[in-house]
Amino acid sequence: MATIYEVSERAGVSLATVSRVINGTAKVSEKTRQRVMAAMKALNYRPNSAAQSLASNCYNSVGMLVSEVHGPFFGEMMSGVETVLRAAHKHVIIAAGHSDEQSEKEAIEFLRGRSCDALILHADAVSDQYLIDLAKEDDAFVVMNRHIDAIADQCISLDNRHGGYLATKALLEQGHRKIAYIAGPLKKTDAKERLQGHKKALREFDVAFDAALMREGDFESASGAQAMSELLKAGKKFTAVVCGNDEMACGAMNTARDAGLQLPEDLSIIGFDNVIMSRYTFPHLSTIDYPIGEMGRMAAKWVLKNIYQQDDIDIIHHFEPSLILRDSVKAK
Amino acid sequence: MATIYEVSERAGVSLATVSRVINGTAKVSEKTRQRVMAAMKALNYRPNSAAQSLASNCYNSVGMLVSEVHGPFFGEMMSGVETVLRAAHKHVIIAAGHSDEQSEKEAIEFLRGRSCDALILHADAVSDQYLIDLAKEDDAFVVMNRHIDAIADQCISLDNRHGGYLATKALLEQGHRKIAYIAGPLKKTDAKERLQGHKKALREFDVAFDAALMREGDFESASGAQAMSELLKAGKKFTAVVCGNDEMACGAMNTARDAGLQLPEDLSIIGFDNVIMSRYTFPHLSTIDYPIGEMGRMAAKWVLKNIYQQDDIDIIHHFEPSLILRDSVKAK
DNA sequence: TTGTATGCGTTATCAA
DNA sequence: TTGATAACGCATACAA
Repeated sequence: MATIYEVSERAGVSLATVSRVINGTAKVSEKTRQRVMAAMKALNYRPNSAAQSLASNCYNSVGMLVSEVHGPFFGEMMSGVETVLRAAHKHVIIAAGHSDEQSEKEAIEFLRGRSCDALILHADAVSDQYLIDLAKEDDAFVVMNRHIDAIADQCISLDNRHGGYLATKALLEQGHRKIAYIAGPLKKTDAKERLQGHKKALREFDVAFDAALMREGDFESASGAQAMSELLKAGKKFTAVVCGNDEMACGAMNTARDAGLQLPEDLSIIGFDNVIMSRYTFPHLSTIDYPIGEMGRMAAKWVLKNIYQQDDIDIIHHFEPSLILRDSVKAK
Repeated sequence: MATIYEVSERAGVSLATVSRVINGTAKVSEKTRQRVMAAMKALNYRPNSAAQSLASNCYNSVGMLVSEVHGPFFGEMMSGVETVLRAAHKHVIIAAGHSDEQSEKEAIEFLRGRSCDALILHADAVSDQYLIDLAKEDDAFVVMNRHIDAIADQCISLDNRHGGYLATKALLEQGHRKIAYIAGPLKKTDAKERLQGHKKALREFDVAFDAALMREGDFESASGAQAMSELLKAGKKFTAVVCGNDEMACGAMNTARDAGLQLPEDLSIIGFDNVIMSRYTFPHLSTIDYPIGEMGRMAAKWVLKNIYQQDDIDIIHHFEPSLILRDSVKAK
């Protein structure tokens, strides 16, 4: 592999000049610029990124932690991040935390070890304090789907509580009173907040929360199916069910139908996230829109602005959920 | 940030010795090893990865090209790759090619520019020749979902043609004769091969391929919905439809039902890929299993074996599709 | 506008 | 088992 030194020799200039044309850091006469370009092309020269990083202390790469690499939610988020960052010629390194505290910490250390210039973290198992402490050591990171007061500038979040509220309220407004709830894993902040919103809506309509009508899943389809199966078996009547996310809602719908229920006649259902699939279920799933793709793009912009000094960027830290009413909810 | 030099000073040894305990490349007495470890801990030392890479010419990172970062198929693939590679302490850098030739080439160059040690490529727009030429320059890459004879050792593929054959055969065996086909984008090899398999099955059952019953989509749900809509509007009768992948099948089912058809009574449908969602559609989608997660893990192992010299690994280059019969197919 | 010289933090080759 | 010392390939302050 050709080095910058060989290029300089062939072009008959110093290696500093070659570096200048590569980086455009200083004026170079058009004539020598051409000569250098020609030499680079002739030698099929590519800068050695390790040497660049070492000399400049800039890695041009950003680490991204997600709970899981698969799944529609994280797919949209990663896609948003990748799009913005690659347009800016920054590399995106991915790691999964699997919603386990130890695993998340390891993943974060793994990413930091690679000397990423910045981190985009969708961490749902580590404590607020851990992230606050991390920020004291090195604050080159942005947190997704989570608001932490002490590092509010580094957070891009959505009001999950309000989303949960909207979902249940939609059901209540359609006359439902016996409403089951299939929660996400309650060790996760967002799942907890969505449940809080659910309870708030119930209170507003003077409906008592019934723990017997609640089950906890893990945000994946299978757990939604399992939860619905349990709910049905328990025999306690309910006319609607709120799910912690769309994937569990799909699983739940599936089980309900296999059990012979007509949807939405016998049971109304609402999800959360508005993942692409929710448009194609039967019946079409009502849900809460979570603009995760846009938030991923925003996180990438945060990095561009705060780490790579692209000042002409406005950052939105807070996004709002909104109700998407489709066919899976029917008036009681 | 502390350097190896500061560590060596504090531990009272040379920097070479520190490097040895970091990498375990040579014998170091237990006593000095302890001293060095203590010094590293005290200084909160982390090796500078750029310096390591520069000196060792090893980056510990692997580039991964996918068509899109979102989507269930690529999610499973990326997840498989990430799992294996991170366990081996290798970083994975993602890039999307968007199934566009120019864009894919750019993405590959982008990844190469980062001096990844190896590349895992799901490229569906560049030509075979491009990849063959690339291999001549630098063969540290493995190709997914594509078999190219000239670089067969670098390919991990699935017999898409056979998969397409199995799908249509399943329908034919159930007595269907008027079978529509919603293809993936035919510029992609896999979409083309699946269609070939479809035609082969038709021939075997002496059924003529009817171009009027075919539409081309782009592998995303919306295009399946659109294609079904066109097919229905065209008015030509068909009792079953084969879809190029599960996502388009979901879109197609959706449209068919919205048009008043009973599934699977009025129309049988089969997809391809066996993505998670296919288990949760209504009716449950029959499909062709594509073990993409396993293939992603295998690609990662290929890299471990061929690039990082982990010799005790067996590589499987060829995977077989298999029929998954669920409820969306009914005998005619 | 261009060149010189130094440093970036490691690994690896020799000696000792 | 340990220590000097020379790469590794580039960016950049300083000179010219």
